[in-house]
Amino acid sequence: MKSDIPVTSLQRLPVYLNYLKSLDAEGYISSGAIARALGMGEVLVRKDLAYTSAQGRTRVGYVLEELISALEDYLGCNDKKKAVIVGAGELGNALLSYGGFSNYGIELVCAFDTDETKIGKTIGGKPVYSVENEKEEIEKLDAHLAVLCVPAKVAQSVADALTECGVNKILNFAPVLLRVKEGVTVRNIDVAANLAILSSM
Amino acid sequence: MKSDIPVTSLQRLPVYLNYLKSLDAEGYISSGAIARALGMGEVLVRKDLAYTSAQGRTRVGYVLEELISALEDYLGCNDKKKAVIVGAGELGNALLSYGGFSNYGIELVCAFDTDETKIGKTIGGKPVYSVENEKEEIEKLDAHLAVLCVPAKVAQSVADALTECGVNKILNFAPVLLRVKEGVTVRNIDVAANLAILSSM
DNA sequence: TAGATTGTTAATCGATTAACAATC
DNA sequence: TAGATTGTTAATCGATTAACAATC
Repeated sequence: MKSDIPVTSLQRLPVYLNYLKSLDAEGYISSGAIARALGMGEVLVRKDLAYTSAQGRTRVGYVLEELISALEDYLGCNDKKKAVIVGAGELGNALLSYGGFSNYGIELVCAFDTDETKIGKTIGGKPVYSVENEKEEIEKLDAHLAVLCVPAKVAQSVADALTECGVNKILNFAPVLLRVKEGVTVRNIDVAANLAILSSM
Repeated sequence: MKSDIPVTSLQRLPVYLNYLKSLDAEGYISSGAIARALGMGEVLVRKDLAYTSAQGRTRVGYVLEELISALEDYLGCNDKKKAVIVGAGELGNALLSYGGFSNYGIELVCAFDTDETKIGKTIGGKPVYSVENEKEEIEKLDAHLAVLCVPAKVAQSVADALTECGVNKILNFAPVLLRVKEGVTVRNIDVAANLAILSSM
């Protein structure tokens, strides 16, 4: 959607947003102050913020409240987006119970699993459905976001099924590189690999 | 440790490793074949692999087995490293039960929490200790890796305590930018932010 | 006014890609 | 030999940083 912004910049926007919200203050804040607090260059901060609708005032900086709004707007925190979880194992469980997605306008609406003992239950207030109803439910919900919390072996076939249902953004926790058709975006989070990378840094 | 390799390259090494292992084959593989499978440039693949001890044979490529070993060596999959989890909530739980860390030579040895009802229990075969024993246990274990699964509000103070115990690598799941002293490395995984980034891509 | 800050244009730096010699 | 592939050197591309004019 926002094809103009470098991914590196986009990735920093939530960092700014978290920091600014954590200040819990009012008034002005300068790019220099943000840069010092986050340990980065101030021009980079201004460049990043310039992708949003934020406008600084010369001599004083940005109005904190406006800046937060601009970041939230840009990141789509104000549009309601539905996401589904596939795989109601430990990780899926943890995500279903986590409240932080609402900050970004994302609602995890339900989960899908193959395990009979889980189907029909509720986790974190969200229903767990059978994968057999996946297509039906996703189309009914008109959800385009999915979080993959399934074992690596089945991740590709689950991803294929999801894209068939109209899902075009997949957050994948399985340690496999998914092949998806044109127009579908995948973002990977491999926790074990992250820990290994950290450990060899 | 490996200060010579660009972080971008380092981050791709686990991707190669996962792919090569998934082939479950023997014999030779060329950088071109890897590149095609993963959708990247073949020169980039060779450059990345060159940071490891891997050596290709002209005309045929790399010996699959050797290449896997070289990647594993470079990523330290063969040295045993101990990691602790702080925060035995849903997420900490999920990680304790996940087996994938052993592929990288990382062993999650225990968790710490403040919740009396969790302390003394075992999750995924790993004991949950009181944070009061944190220093004692971590020093006894000589662990230098920690995974932070605590709420954002306490993340900074928990990180401070950890570095006091000799932890110098922290994988942080809390949506806050941690300030740590020189010599300590932090890697952040903000799942909600990742989903928001994906959704605005 | 003097000083602080933004936003933009130019310079630098680093990572990716292209070109190609070396090898078997 | 001809052809395929590596590894390296040079060129390109993109992101970060530096410089600076504009503004209040």
